Amino acid sequence: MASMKAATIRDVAARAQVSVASVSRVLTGAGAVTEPTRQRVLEAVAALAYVPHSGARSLSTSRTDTVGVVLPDLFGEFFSELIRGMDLAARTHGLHLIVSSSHDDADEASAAIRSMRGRVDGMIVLSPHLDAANLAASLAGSLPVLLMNGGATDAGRPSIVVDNHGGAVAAVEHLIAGGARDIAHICGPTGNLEAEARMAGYVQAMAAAGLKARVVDGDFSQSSGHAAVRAMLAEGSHSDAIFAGNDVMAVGALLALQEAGVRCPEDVAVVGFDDVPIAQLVRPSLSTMRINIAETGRRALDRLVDLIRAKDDEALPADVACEIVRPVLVARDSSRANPSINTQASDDGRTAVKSTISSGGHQDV
Amino acid sequence: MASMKAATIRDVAARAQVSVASVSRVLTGAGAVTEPTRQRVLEAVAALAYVPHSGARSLSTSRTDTVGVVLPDLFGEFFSELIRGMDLAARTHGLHLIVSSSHDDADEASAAIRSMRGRVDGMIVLSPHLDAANLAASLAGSLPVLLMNGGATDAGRPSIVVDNHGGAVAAVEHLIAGGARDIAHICGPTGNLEAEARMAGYVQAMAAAGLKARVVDGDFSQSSGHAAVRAMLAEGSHSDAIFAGNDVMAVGALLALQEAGVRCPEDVAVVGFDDVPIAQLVRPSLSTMRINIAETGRRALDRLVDLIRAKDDEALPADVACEIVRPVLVARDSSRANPSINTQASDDGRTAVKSTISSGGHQDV
DNA sequence: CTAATTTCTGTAATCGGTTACATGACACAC
DNA sequence: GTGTGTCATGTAACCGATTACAGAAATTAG
Repeated sequence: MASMKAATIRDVAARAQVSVASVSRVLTGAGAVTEPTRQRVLEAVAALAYVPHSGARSLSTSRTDTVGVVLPDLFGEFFSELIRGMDLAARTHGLHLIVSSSHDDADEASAAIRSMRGRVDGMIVLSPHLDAANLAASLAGSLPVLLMNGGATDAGRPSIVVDNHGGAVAAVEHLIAGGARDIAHICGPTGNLEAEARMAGYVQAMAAAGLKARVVDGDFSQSSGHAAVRAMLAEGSHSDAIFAGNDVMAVGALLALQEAGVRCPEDVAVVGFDDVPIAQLVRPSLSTMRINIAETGRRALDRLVDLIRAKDDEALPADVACEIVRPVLVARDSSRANPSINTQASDDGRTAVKSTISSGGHQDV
Repeated sequence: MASMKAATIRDVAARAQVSVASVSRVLTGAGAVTEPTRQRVLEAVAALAYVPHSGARSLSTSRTDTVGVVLPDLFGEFFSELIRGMDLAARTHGLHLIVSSSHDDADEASAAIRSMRGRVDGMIVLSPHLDAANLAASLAGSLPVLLMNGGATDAGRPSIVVDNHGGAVAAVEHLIAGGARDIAHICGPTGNLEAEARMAGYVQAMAAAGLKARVVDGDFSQSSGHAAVRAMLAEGSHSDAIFAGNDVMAVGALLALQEAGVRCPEDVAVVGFDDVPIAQLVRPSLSTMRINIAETGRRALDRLVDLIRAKDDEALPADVACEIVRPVLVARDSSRANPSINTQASDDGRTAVKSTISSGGHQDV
């Protein structure tokens, strides 16, 4: 019982008194088999607890039924929602998901990509750090890859990007519509493409409205948002609104305002980006730009599957488009002109507005 | 350029003017090779962009260098931290991680386990729903498996469990030490082993203190925590403290108290469980029981690697112990006798108390 | 210079599936 | 009975790595 070798397809064939070809036909569903044969095979499979050797199968079919996902160091909720969406889609396609996470620089991400090559049929790469050149070098020539490197539109490569630029514009326009004129921006870390796109959107929207832009440094952490507001107040800020590069910094900003006795939204309105779960739990609840993350992940995997099929079939339709996910404004109390006195707490947010996904064209960054 | 077949080890051998054996020796690092040979091989590998076929390798070595993780439908931060820890550990061992998430019932989890068998060297299974019988049926006989099915101590199988029972006891004792006497518990969904262990701990601690237990139904969602408190207040509760089965419900409870004008912690103290990031952002900041999730994930993977080694070496030390992770109390304002007027907002929590991991013995559920 | 080692290299078997092709069985029509 | 077509099945050749073993080359000893 201890060291019984695992059963092979030949063992199954022997027990079922058929050839290996018949066993394979039953198991893969390809090719005709009579009912009695099928039964005998299934009985033998069950009796021997036979599991096909995936390596052997992959060797003869030259497919792995596995896709890889390379991720940077992401905030909790974003990460889990994304994987959830991808995993669900993968399951419906009968695929497995290899994940490699927490790559906080380009070299690590490259290494992860290289070590995945050869064991996956395709890859999804999220990498705010990796530029096109670096990436191309790491990628296997013919391996289908879907990029989600928010910000840099790498022409010619299939990708899905969040419209950070457009989202930032919408956030600023929302603040302006609410009466704000002196709007400051707490930006994300330099070098992060998403952060830069959001800042660019802010700058453009301010310029378009004829307003003066003011950018305060941040790094996407809560404490940096807190510090940014403290610094602003210390130097006698007259801002009547703040657009933070992400929700986490926005929450830090809210707390700093609260500590300083500045009312939100009456004195200073605040808008974040991402719609993390905390956004609806803080008081005042935080206005933000929402992305339907799970849906985006699902969509990414579906597109990758299409790319893999396109490669297999040698038929041409390799969809090389850069698809754009547009964030939607979720207006809550932190930017409301007349905040409701008492917000209900049962806003679980699961059923709210979905982010739209539109296809074609390139991002207007 | 379009449909160039991927290079094989024979192509490399031909180009480098050596045998496949030498190429293999260079690439695997096993066996002696002269420097000139090594150089020629490496040059050929680079020139052909050769990547070893993992299936073929797995076929001859009968190892996949991959481990699987089966997960239920988890809350965001927990999920991502756990994967982060496991992924980091996997990388140091040169292993890849296949994840399958969002299994919200036993059948789905079983299916996931079966579909993973044969493509991994070992598995980590988190499954609050799967009982021992179901699990054993789904598991390959000789595949190393590490369980993290919080609550059910499946004797004889290597596992890591969170001491939910002990954590609940500690939480209640903390509330009692703060002066509370009428402590209510908002429990998690029935059938969830973790929820049940926490409730059992609450009941035992109350009994030990000679206090009367009161349990209100919840389901781990924020709105259920909110509803529970509203129900309590509606029927004229006299509770001076609430122990919630998790942080998310505790936050719902906090908001409900706030809406009703009940002060926390002055009138009612609140303690949660998990220490999700929100816990330190709500006001009052939430006292809770913390588990170092990433560390636990890392530890789980390390133990799995040991199990795989033990199986390979045929040497005996198969570590079958049930390791226990003890949550640590994080006392914040929601349960402080004299809450500080102004809490600093820069408590990022990354550097706080680590949860202890102690080994051996069984959980005293 | 020959013999004994040691070190490197190559040949070919092997891992466990899939599948093209050949074979055999059977039915039906004439 | 023979011919023809269909359908189920088996045989054996792959897929691309690793590695036991044998043989060649280089080193050292005597």
